Amino acid sequence: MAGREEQDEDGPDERAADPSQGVYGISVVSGLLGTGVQNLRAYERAGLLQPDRTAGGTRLYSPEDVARLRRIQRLLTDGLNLTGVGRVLDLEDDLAEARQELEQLRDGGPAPD
DNA sequence: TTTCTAACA
DNA sequence: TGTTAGTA
Repeated sequence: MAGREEQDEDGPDERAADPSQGVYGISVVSGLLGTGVQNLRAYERAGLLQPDRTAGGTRLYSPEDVARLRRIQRLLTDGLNLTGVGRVLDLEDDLAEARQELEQLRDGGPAPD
């Protein structure tokens, strides 16, 4: 029955419910993206993302990191190089932040007369 | 698991 | 330049 939300915790459990918390190992992410672990490290070296690390130093990729990695591959296949990908990701991140600020201004911004 | 090096398209 | 492969 589906009465219990979490009966068995197989693999990455979402009990944390934190999309920014690293839960996937590099091998798991490499399988999800269909690429080698070496590429994932290359992306990190390029500064495209910084996955969390355990006390032992093992990389832990969060769902957000996986989504970002998918965008990275998308941009790479689009013809961009790692530098261009990092540029786009940085701009997109900045754009998301700007949109958040804009939303705040619209919601509870300075009441116009 | 990590890092590095080498080679290929 | 990016990816793959092998190695310690």
